[in-house]
This record gives sequence, structure tokens and C-alpha cells, in this order.
Amino acid sequence: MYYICRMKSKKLYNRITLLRQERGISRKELAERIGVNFQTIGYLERGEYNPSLNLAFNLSEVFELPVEFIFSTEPMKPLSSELYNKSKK
Amino acid sequence: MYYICRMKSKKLYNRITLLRQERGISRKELAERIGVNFQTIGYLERGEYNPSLNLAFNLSEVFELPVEFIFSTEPMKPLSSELYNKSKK
DNA sequence: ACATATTGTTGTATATTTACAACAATATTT
DNA sequence: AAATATTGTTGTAAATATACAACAATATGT
Repeated sequence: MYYICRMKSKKLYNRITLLRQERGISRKELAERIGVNFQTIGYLERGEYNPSLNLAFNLSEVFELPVEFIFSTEPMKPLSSELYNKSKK
Repeated sequence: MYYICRMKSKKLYNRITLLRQERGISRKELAERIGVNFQTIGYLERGEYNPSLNLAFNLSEVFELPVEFIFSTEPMKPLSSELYNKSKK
């Protein structure tokens, strides 16, 4: 019964929307794959709250990517520049 | 006001105790470093509940290790065997 | 052996995440 | 343009994580 004043814990950034769209699936479908309510995906994508570590691991499994690639304490760089920097190395 | 029937979400495994002891610090001190109540560390070490992703990231920062090295959906292998396998590659 | 620090246990309160429903807004398809 | 699917919004309930206190149990240091 607490509807106001959320997100006292530090806000995290994520690439869920991007990763989901790259794979051409809706929130509903993603939600089904990780066994969570489809509205929960919306909350996460909008950054209205942070996931549990469990949920983060489930996303990690579905996307086949490390948690740190999906979530970050710092704003996400565009994938394009990440790729560019990586190939420069 | 819910004291019974916890942990419906899948149990995670972790190496917090090990990593903390390797660094020779108490729960109290670890708790202070990551800005959490010292009893919370106890709950995590005992696996009585899983952390938020936020808390996992904080531990990751303090230990300077990826989240996946600290937490896992599978029981943790001894570090010794992880090291051995790594050097064999 | 004693003092002190660390860890475990129980109990309660609060915060945050997740579920779910209903419906509005927007986009996509036909 | 109408039908359908997807996303956003608001409201409420339930589950899970975190804080905190008090005290027992265990370990550690002297």
C-alpha cells in the first residue's frame, strides 16, 4: 500500500527495450519466457523500479548476455559506440 | 508482516562469506562499505533471501568482481577447481 | 578463564518489487 | 478506417527484501 515516492535505491539503467526489440518480441512474450507478469517488463523498461537479482539472472539467461551488459549503474552507451571501441582495441 | 513461507523465488548461491573472509573483514565492516545493515549480510550469506540487483552491484563494486562471480543460480564450485580449470585452458 | 568481538535467532516494522485488473493511448496490420 | 496488438497509466494486493533491536551462541584475543 505504498504508491508514492518510489526508487530510493539508486536508479539503474538497462537495455531491455533495445535487446527485446532486436529480437523482435513483445513485452508479453518476453515476460512469458522469463516467467513474470508482462507489466513488470514495462516497469523495468521505464526504470520505475529495479529488478531482483533473480529477475536479472532470468533476463541474462533469455538474452544470453551477462547481467552487466543488460543493467548498469551508469547510463548506457549506444551499442554502436561500444562495438566501435571494442574493435579498436 | 510476513514471517513464514519465504523464498518462493529461486534460491541463488553466493560466495560472500568466502570473499569477505579472504579480505579479512567482518560482516559489520562489509555492511558499512556497501551501505547496508550488517544483519542483511548475514541473511544473504545464509541464503535466507536474495539481494536486489542494486545490492548485488554494490557487492560487485566492493569485491571488484562481476556479479556472476559472486552469485549464481547453480551451486558454487570451490575456487580451487575454478582456478585449476582456468589454467588448463 | 575472562573479556570482547562476531555470528545466529527471533520478532516486528518498513521499503521495494511483482502481480493483476481495467482502461486509455498509441502503433500496427488488414 | 476499422480491427487488433502493444504500450502506458492508475489503483490495489501480495511477496520479498531490508532495517533494527534484543539477546543467545560461538569464536577470538588476552
